[in-house]
Amino acid sequence: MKLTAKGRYAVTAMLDLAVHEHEDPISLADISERQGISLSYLEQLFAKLRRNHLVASVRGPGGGYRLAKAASEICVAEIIDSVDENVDATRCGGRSDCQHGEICLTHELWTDLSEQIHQFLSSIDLASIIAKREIQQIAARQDAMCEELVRLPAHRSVME
Amino acid sequence: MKLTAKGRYAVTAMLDLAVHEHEDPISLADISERQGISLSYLEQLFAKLRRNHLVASVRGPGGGYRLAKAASEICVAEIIDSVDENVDATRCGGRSDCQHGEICLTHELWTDLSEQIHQFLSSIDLASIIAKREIQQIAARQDAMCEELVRLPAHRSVME
DNA sequence: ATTTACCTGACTAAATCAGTCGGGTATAAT
DNA sequence: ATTATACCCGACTGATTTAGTCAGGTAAAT
Repeated sequence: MKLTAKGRYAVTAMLDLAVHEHEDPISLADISERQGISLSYLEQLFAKLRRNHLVASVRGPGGGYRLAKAASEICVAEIIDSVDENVDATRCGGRSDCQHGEICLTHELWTDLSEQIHQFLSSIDLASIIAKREIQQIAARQDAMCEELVRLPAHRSVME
Repeated sequence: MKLTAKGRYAVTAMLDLAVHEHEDPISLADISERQGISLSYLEQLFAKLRRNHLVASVRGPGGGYRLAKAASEICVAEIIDSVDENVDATRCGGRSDCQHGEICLTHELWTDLSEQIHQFLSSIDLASIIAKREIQQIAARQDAMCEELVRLPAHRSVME
């Protein structure tokens, strides 16, 4: 498990795909423009996402990518693992052949933690991220409307 | 927030420190040997950990490092942030001056997620990691003892 | 004094990141 | 059939980061 800009790009791109789920296939050119990620770089990322069956491609004009499963079936951990080529690289590969017995105590402590992080990221799917934000936007809109009604005649700065 | 081997080294070293909390100050040489991390590299990491007030140093012979706070007061997120020099680098630094309005939708979606991960790692402190493992070890030992009692006369392979 | 062990900064090979470039191939539209 | 679209693929690259090394400090205990 690794958490870098690479994974962030992948998650962002997948979120873009999820948001536009009910349109025609989404071209990488669209995502590139909307999210400010270079087209060629997106192609690299999507090659990996496709190999891991997170997206499906439609070739030819009007083609592009779609989510391979429902947004609610795709978790963040999957996306990050797909593009990050998870090599794990625990120095004593499972065999725990370190110097003393104690070493593998903290060694395993870390792998436990690592597993926890992974499980956490597995518990977040694309649909719920979007839902959460939509709710926030609705709430924000409602707040704005309430304020509009309650407000005393125009004394507010735009910058506030 | 970034999750790399560097942060893993730092967390492992801090765990080592926490496990030996009630001894004399722990020298980096000890940690180096126990955890298989090079001494000079540990010095780099601990310089940062010290600047962030996670450890305190004792100089001279018999010196070393101690946790600057109780193990229960030190969370994983702190450790990783200390050594990773968190640069954040969101491309439109807060001002959300991206092309269309839609961009900052998924942009903020990601920062939300990032914040969630950070909060999660903030909820895990050194003491609880150690406690968890100790409990597991006790459980494992108890299991082994039970099996010992129930077992039929010697038919088990050592490799099992 | 000497040894221990922290402290600091400069340096480095190797890996990874983020991205480019050039050429494919499948397909829809004309 | 041609052409344009947009996926597909591999090689390449500059910049940065990793994971270290090396050389030389400084504080303190014996």
